[in-house]
Amino acid sequence: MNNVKKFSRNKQEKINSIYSTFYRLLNEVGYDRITTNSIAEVSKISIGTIYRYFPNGKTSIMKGTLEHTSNKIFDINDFNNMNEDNLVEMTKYLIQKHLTVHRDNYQYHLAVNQAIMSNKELFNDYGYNITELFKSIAEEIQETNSFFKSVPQSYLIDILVRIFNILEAFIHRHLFITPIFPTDEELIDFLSQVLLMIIT
Amino acid sequence: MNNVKKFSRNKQEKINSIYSTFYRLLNEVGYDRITTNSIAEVSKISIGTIYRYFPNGKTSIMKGTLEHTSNKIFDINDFNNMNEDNLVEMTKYLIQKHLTVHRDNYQYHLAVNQAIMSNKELFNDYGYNITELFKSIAEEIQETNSFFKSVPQSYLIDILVRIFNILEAFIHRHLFITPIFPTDEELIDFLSQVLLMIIT
Amino acid sequence: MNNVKKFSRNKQEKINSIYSTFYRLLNEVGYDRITTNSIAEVSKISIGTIYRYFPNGKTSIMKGTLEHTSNKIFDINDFNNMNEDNLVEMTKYLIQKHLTVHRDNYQYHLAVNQAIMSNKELFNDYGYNITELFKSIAEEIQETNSFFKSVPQSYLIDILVRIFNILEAFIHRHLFITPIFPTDEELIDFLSQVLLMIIT
Amino acid sequence: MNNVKKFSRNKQEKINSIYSTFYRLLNEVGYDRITTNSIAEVSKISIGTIYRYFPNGKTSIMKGTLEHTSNKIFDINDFNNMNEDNLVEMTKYLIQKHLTVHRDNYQYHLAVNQAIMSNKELFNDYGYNITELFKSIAEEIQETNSFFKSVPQSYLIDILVRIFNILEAFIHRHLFITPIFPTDEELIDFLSQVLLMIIT
DNA sequence: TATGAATGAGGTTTCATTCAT
DNA sequence: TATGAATGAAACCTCATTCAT
Repeated sequence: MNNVKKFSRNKQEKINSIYSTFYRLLNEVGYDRITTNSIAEVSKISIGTIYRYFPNGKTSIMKGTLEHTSNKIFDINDFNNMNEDNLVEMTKYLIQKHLTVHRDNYQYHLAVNQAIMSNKELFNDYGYNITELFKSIAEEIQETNSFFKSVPQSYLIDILVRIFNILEAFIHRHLFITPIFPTDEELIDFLSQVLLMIIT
Repeated sequence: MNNVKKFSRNKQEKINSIYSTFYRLLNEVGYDRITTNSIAEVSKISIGTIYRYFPNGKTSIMKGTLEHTSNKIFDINDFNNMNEDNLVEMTKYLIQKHLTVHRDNYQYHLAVNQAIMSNKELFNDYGYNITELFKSIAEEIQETNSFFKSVPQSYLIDILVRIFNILEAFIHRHLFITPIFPTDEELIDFLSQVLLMIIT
Repeated sequence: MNNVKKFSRNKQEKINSIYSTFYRLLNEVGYDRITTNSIAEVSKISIGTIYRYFPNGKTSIMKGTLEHTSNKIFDINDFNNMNEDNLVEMTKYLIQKHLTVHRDNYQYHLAVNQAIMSNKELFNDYGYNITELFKSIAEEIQETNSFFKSVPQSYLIDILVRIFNILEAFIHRHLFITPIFPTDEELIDFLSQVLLMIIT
Repeated sequence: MNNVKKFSRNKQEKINSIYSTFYRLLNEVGYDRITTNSIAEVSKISIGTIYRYFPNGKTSIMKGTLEHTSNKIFDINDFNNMNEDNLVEMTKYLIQKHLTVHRDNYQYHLAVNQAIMSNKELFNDYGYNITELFKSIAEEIQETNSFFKSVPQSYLIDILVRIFNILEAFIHRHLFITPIFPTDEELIDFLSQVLLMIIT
């Protein structure tokens, strides 16, 4: 009766376990030092199983991780209360949150960049994944927040994607390469101006 | 003519040859696929010698390369003719040039980012190197162009560094991660607005 | 209708399906690249089932295949019309057919050789299988063709086996190792002389 | 003074040691069960060194072995005393020797066949190597034995190659697949007739 | 000081086989 | 009986680094 379910559950459990081990190792040792063997060892899942679900090892897991976790970055709730009057505050809030998320998952976000930069397949997928993500966000916020209803959906998607990319561009360099501003406040002030330039 | 000098010259020749081979291989195969052995093979310098001058192999060479070649990116001449009236044009010109240089040396600039992101030592040096570079640039352009004389040097340095970082942030994401604007024109227009925001 | 029969039929169907998948894969990818898992995948029969019927996996299947398909090589009809007057023509016809069959099933015949050469058990069985095959052929053609009635059966079997072995020896080297003659005609001419030498 | 020589000697020693270990393992465990690691282990040479000299591991070593040892099979001296009067005896002697050599190095000759049959590169090289070998043999025996002077060299080469191939074809099947004749005498008698058929 | 042969740890990946369901 | 998820030993190969010359 529950054979299928049990198989299915075990399978999904394994996959989830691989993902969470990978994520954990990302933050512990960084992308470069993760090996397929170490994932197997830490997750207590055999190498064979890992390769069954992720035929290209580390790269496949990273790829799956990108698809799985990209939607954690932006939150639909962030857009629900947005309107003309609180645009600046909300923008600053978004930037601040972005910054915090990146700091809290420093190694993960660093790894995403490293992986994309050294792997063509991931590079090609990345842009597509982002667009898909903001498509669904755009659809939803147009339904729930009248503020976004006035603009065409395709335009809204473009704007969201661009905002996301600009935030990432700045914050990645600021955190991963070299600080661009001495304080968070200055960075946020500056970025909010840039984003408002985009929006209006 | 005497032995010391001779050896000394050979030494510098070897080091330069290692650098240029490394740079060449960067653009040919990318950072990841460069091996210490391949540098030896291509440069016709033995592995032993490479390790003598660069005790940490590839990483040391990358570090040296960063110090050596960072001054190729910005050109003092670009600032010589700058004045209040041509600020917008000059800014756009600078951005366009930045974009071209990155495209022409795609693998090199990609590698710089990869290396900094995966190596703490390089990461720590990088910010310092940039500041040093723009210190010397600031000094020189304040001497040769009256347009820059009115501002305090430390402020000028800060501005230059910030401009550089913003350009790099955008262009790196645009080229190495995912395109932010559909055309160069749009990117340049946008970036010039951002930079003018900084300057004024 | 009763369970036993049903299962039994399913069993035989499964076994046949395994054989035909194996044969198909032999010609598609060659013996070396066949894996037990790939047979399962292509035949849609689970690995567990394959191991139930073929406890040593690939080797067992190859062994079974040798017993099953060896009788496809020689055809009783080929001997039915043979007589003293058409001996040369019939011999040449046989050689030509042998050559064609090997070319059409190149990978299969190659695999048979590879398997026998690397597996003692198959090696030991092979000679026995051939003798058994030609025993039954000898019996039948002595009944249906008076041309073969004059010789003792055991002698006829020996001759047939020898002819078969000589054909295989030549054609295998010619096809699998290195060409012995530049054209098929020369090979056939030569081989027909050799075979007639045996017969008479 | 002897730096070069010493390096060269060590290098050659390593290569020879790899070859002899490979040859030894061929006869001990057979081609299939040889692994690059086992060669390293037995020869006490590191895997790295093996891959330095044989970039494709096992295949490269087999390839080198084929080129190195193919000239051990036929001996120029065998042809020196050959003339019209002793043709039959000499032919039988050659066959007998061939048989003995194959029996004495059973696993090696088996492995050669296995390797050629499972590797396209070796397959392609093999024919060429044989022709080259008999080119040099033909040249030499035409100089030293007047019996061979009357025929054109290209024809002589063809005949020698063909004789070699026919011998190999028979003897390989006889030894590696299934016996074609019950006794050596019968095999030799038969083969000598076949070869004389070729020669005359 | 310069060479480059040699090393071997450590990474990736495959596949025969087992076993829980 | 049938399934196919899971295993892990064992193969492959690379490359940073050492060290004898």
